[in-house]
Amino acid sequence: MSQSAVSRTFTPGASVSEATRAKVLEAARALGYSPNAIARSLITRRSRMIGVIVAYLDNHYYPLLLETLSQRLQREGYHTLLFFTQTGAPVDAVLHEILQYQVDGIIMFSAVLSSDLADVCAAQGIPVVLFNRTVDDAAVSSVSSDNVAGGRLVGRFLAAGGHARIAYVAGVEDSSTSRDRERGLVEGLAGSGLALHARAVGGYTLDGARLAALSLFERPDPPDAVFVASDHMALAVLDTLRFELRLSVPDDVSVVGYDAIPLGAAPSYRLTSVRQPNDEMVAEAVRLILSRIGAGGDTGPERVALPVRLVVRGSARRPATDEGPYDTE
Amino acid sequence: MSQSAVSRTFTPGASVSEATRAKVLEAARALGYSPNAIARSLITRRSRMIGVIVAYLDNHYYPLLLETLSQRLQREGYHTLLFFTQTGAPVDAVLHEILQYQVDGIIMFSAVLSSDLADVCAAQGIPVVLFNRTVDDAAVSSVSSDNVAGGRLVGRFLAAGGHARIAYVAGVEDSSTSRDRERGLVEGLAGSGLALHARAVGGYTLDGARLAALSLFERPDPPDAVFVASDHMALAVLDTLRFELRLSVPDDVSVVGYDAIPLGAAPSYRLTSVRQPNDEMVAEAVRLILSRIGAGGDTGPERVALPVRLVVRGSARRPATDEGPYDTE
DNA sequence: CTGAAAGCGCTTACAG
DNA sequence: CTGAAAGCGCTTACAG
Repeated sequence: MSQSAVSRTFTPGASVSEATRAKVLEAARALGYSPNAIARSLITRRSRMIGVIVAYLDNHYYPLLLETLSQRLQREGYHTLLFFTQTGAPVDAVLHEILQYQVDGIIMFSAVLSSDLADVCAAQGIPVVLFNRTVDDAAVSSVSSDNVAGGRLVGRFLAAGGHARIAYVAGVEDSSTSRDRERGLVEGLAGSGLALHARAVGGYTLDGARLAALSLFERPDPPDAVFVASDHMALAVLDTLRFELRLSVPDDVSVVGYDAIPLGAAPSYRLTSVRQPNDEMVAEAVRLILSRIGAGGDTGPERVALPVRLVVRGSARRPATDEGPYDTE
Repeated sequence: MSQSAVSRTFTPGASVSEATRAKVLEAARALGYSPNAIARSLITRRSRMIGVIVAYLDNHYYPLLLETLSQRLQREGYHTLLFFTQTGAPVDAVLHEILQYQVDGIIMFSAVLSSDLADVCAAQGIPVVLFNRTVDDAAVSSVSSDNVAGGRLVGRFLAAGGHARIAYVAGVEDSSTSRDRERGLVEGLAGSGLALHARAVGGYTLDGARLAALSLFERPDPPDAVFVASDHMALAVLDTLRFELRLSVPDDVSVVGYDAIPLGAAPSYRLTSVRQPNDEMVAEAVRLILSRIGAGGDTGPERVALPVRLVVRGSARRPATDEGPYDTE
């Protein structure tokens, strides 16, 4: 049997007769042979690896998404080469390592890409998709939820619930996600003639969120509702309010988060939150990256923002008349 | 400049003069050149990729470990090729894909490897290290905590705390981790003349844990303490006891978990738990895999079991006299 | 359908 | 220190 015959039996759709195919397979089994994907990558110039860069894996929102993404990719015949970014650190170093491995594309989970780096990827024809984050200046594709609409939903919900002093706990100031959610909140409040009462920055960490909550409530006119940029932080805010500040939730103060992580549904928290369509977002990210790989980089950037729903649980006082579109759990 | 010159400037420790080295670097910068790791892998027969297989990423214990592992690997010049296993599903399919990518080694997070598969890896000279799990029959290296000692610690602690009816919520029956923790518990209780009062299986899931708790407490003689095989499940058990069964913790019943996940420290839970030395465990896993890669597979399997500490918080009634070695938080 | 040959981008003896 | 040459394990026109 020739090398070509072997190659063809392992290439779906190649022209081999059943006879040689069977012979090759038989020999492969006997010898424990399986094709070398590295050598294949070299000649096809397709590694079938996607570089995935993740920040904030301690945020419970991401692990499941990463798993979904990885499995979806695998189903499409792609594999995940995983990298972590220190929160806020530049992705430069990591990006160059990824590029050396000839990944076919890059998906970034809530990590930021400078436009320089975006250019590097573009020059190499490597498509990049941002997940749960967008960039204004660079021509990069992204998929996120409609964060402004989500914030607006919360603003309207809290206003309708009769809250008067509504505060926001931001994630990181330069995070598009946090900014958009805040902008939506402000817009939602404006519809009822309210302005944002106070704000603090939680930096997407538990400790940061605790400190942010503390700072919000040491003012003479503390908030009667807090919208927190992520559930991860909202859990810490909730605990701080209840156990450190001895406040009653939602009687003294309402708390609303974003992401609808499974733990928010736990009886201990019952967190009202904005739910992103996680599976659809992952599916979109995969679709975007694969279509761009196929097109060889000549497809323009595309920004996908999927609709969200408000999940109403017990951590926030509810409007007298529910006017939806809310999901009550 | 020759191809060799270029290769040598990018090979640390190769013999190039400063002059040519500078010239190559300059040209590389101008052309945007960087070495092709795939081609290098083919010739050196070292991909510098480690296949990492993860099960149970929804258990909050794992994401941080995965991050630590990946970063440690990266610092050593290795990269993480990530794969997920459906809980309980065979790793077969996934393993063959990993092998095709010519990974230099495989680390499995709480996933089980059949001895057949272990043989396949051994035959190809690919070292495998199991993390947070061990296998009896196969000659595979593993790193875990001393789960028996951990269980024993809990058994003694609960017995000393005056509990009389102590139950265990297992993870998955064939998980070495769960089995060892249970065995330790039984031994620890035996020291005080107690036997295990009841047991149920939680399957390492939130829902499974809830059901397990419910089943334990519908008996006529419900437990006065529950040791749960993982914090992930313990959180669900705690919530079920408090909010569904209206029990007071720790007055009516004590709960102890294992893993000491960050969230267990939250004021809402204050979970007493067994803490594994996470960073050391990761460091050991990396050490094991790298040493085996270097040795070309002729090093025998090694099993590392690191010592644990009991972290005492509010979810379990404490002995009148603390006799350590406990950490009180 | 099948095989021989070229070539993907590297590293590494080898000779100078 | 340096370059020419061979070769890692594949895929893919090309000719038959």
